[in-house]
Formats: sequence, C-alpha cells, structure tokens
Amino acid sequence: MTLRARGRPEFDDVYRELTRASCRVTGPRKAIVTAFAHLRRYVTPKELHDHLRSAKVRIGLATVYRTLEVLRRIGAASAAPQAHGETAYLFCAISHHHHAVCVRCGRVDDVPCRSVAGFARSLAGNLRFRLTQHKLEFFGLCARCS
Amino acid sequence: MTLRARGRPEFDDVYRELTRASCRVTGPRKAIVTAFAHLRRYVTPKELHDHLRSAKVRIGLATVYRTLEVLRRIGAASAAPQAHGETAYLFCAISHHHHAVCVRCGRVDDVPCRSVAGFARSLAGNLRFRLTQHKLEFFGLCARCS
DNA sequence: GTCTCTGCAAAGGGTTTGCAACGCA
DNA sequence: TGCGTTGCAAACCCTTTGCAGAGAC
Repeated sequence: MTLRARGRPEFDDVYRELTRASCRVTGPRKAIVTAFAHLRRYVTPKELHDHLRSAKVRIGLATVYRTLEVLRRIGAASAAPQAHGETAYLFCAISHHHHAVCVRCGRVDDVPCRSVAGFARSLAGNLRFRLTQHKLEFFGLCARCS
Repeated sequence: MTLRARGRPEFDDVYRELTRASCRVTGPRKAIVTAFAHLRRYVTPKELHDHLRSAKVRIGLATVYRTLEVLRRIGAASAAPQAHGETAYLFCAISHHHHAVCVRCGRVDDVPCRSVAGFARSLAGNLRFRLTQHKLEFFGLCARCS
C-alpha cells in the first residue's frame, strides 16, 4: 500500500453528484468547493467562511454549513467531530478510502482501502508516512449478540 | 488476540489516580464513577446525569461534565465526539487499548493493543466479534515533513 | 415559471464559567 | 483550617432554522 496524493480536485464529479441529488450548482457552492478543495486539510465551517470572506467572497456562514452538509451527504466531504464541539470537514474523493493526516502541516492524503494484510505490510516499512498515532475502533456484534 | 471482558471495575485504581492528580475523592465523584462504570457503554453527560438523578442522587449537570473531563484527563475515560455535537464518554481501564463496540447492545469490551500482526490474525477468525464496520485514521508526518 | 438556494438574524442546544456554600484531607 | 469541589444559573459558542428575495434550470 502506498500513499496516493490526490490529483487536481475533480470539481466536475462533485457538480455531477450535486445534480444527481437534485441540488443546484450555484455560485456560492462553486466558491465553497474551490476553496475547500484547495485547502486540502480538515477545516471548520467558520474557518472556511473566514477564508472565503478574506478572499472577498460575500457569503453567509449558514450557507457554508448547509453546503458542507450537502457535500458530506453526496460523499464529497468527510466530517470529523472535534473535541471542542466543532465539526471539521475534509474535501475528498467520492469513494471508500482512509486518510493519512500530517500532524505538522495538516495535509491529508488518501489511503486506498485494500486489505488488512496490505495494511500490516505497509506498517513494516513501505508506508512513506511516519505514524505517530492511530485511531482504531471496531463496530459489529459481540459473541452474545451474533 | 482475544476480547477481554472487563472484570469488576477497579474503582480504587481510579481513586488512586485522582489523588495522584491532586484531585479529591468526593461523594459526587464516587457516585459518578460507580454509575459510569456500571453502564459499560458510551454515555453522554446528560444521560449519565439523568441516570444519577433517577437513582435519587442529587447532583448538578456541571459536576458531571467536570468529573468526566477529570476522568478523561487521568485516563479513566475516553471521549468520543458525536455527529450531533454531543460528546460521549466511556469508562475504561487506565492503559492503552482499543474498543470493540457492539452495534446492537452498545456493550464495549477492551481489545488489548498488541501488534498489528496480531490484529491481522484476529481478523482471520480468532476474534469472537462480528465486524461490520471499522474506523481507522493515521496521524503522523508525511514524506515532506519527516 | 418553478423550486431551490442565499444571507441575515434569531433561536436552539450542548458545554463552560462565576460564585458562594460545602466538605475532603 | 485550607483549598478543591459542588449546585445553580447565566454566559458562551457552534449549529440550525425562519423568511423574504435572488438565482438555477
């Protein structure tokens, strides 16, 4: 397993999914998608809103919240509730994968979901990512329930 | 790797850690620890508060919040921010480990953190836990930063 | 033209804080 | 007795909602 840096964000994929979900491709939404994809890290709605405003884009905070929720619904963003109560979002490809988050610069690369064996191998040294933390949780049925 | 059901909660370990952290072992804190450990699943502060009140324990919601934060700090609880904005807490042993959460009954068992190889083996069939979902995220330094 | 989206402001809801009384150590 | 803790209520802050006007298709 190797880390695959995301290429140029494919906005068209996102716009297509929006249309498929009966959502409109509006100016504010395009501005949000562009800034969101450009940042390439987890951002809070407020952060994204500030970013847009400082780029002279007149937009409401509520619109950022609503758009991020829509993007999450169509699979173009992943949400990560933070400890402080805020929710951070990451622009990402519309497919199942994991993330490798750099704790220094915040950059996020996609980690394709192959097999657990591949995961183990990568930990042996192939992964060009110095792991310092991992978060792992299992969900399923315990012995009594299954 | 096998699932190890937590034995009788070791309250004394918790009280010892509290003392070590210059925190006092008070009546309200004992009540919270007892109820918290008894529940053996992720609970929100409000849920725990309601549980205590219905058990005729007079206690303030703010105290529950403050105590859960203290327990998290000393390692006796793990916090999991929820999608809705709430934070759920789980009473757990004071050592590094993972969790196996039953999606039906909510029961949580500790999964000792051995090696990744052990993790892979367990997935091959030793784990008496039917996995239906997993959540995995890496934190560290990317190639550029390290 | 229709139906969704937008910005603004107010409401909502979880969490934190200020403070005087309380109670471990 | 000293200092951390508690309960209550108000303050805080992130997020959602209501609504009238604007805009996509």
